[in-house]
Amino acid sequence: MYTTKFSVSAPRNFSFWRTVFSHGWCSLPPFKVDKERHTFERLLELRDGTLVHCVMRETSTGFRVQAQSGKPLGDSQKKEMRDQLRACMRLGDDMAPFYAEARKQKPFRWVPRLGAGRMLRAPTVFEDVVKMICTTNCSWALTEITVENLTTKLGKQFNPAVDGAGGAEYSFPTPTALASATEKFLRKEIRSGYRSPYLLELAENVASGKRNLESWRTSTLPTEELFKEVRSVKGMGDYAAGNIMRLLGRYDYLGLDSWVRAQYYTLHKQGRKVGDKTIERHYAPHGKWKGLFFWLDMTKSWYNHQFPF
DNA sequence: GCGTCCAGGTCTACC
DNA sequence: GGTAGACCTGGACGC
Repeated sequence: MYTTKFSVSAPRNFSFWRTVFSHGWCSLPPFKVDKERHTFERLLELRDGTLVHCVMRETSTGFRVQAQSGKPLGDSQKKEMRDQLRACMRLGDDMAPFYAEARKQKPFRWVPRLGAGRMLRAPTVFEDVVKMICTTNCSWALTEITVENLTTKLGKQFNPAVDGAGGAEYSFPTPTALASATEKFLRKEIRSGYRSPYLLELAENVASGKRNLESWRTSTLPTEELFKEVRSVKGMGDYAAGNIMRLLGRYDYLGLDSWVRAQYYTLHKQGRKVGDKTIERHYAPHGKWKGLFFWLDMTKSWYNHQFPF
């Protein structure tokens, strides 16, 4: 096993742990938080298929990475590994305009002060979309089971030395790997139920080049058109597409689900139910940032106690 | 241990 | 454009 160590510097307004805990993604493999060691881990798969297990630790200027691989890494592989981690942690996102808006509004002045607002994402849009479909119409516990099954049964195993003796890590399946599964396998082994044909169709379209999800992160399409494209993936309704938009850096949609609706009723209506249009109206003044203001408003309590551990 | 009911978004058919 | 019903699973609950 070969070890590579390097540091990643981040903008001054970056908060390592607030990015990691920005939403549920950090607890879905191949991401992993080790609360005892205070590390954030991720098994990356590089374009050439090389697996690299990265352990990240917060530093005063960003984070430090200790990466393990089966073979020594070349310069281009090291660059790709760094680029993937930067993409996950949203280091390329310019948060200054959003923070300037947040500073103008008293209820949101805590956001720039704490460095909140960067939302963790996967190295690929494909992984984000597959995981998002796995969150639809089910409990979080089932999402965790489904994603765990996807990695252990269709991903690649890292650390062959232990070979099933515990401690092995698995990568997230590539589009080709997922496309090679049958619907029956997905239903029975992955437990993805009626979502199985949606996942298969998506994987087949990406693997064949019919759909290029990765272009969404750099797309110049107007937000409304990009949303329509995201929404055109079978299994992606308003909730799922709205949340994917946030991971693409577009914050015009709220991505409402039952949990955030309940949060809104509690925080703003004394528990009284209201329609989605009322919620939309509440955040409309925030313009193109409304989806991010909304999410931070709903999750503010996460930041109230000592953070992160 | 077994059966029943419910919650959770999206799709499709229908009005 | 709006709505009802089906889709599938895990968990809660009653027996």
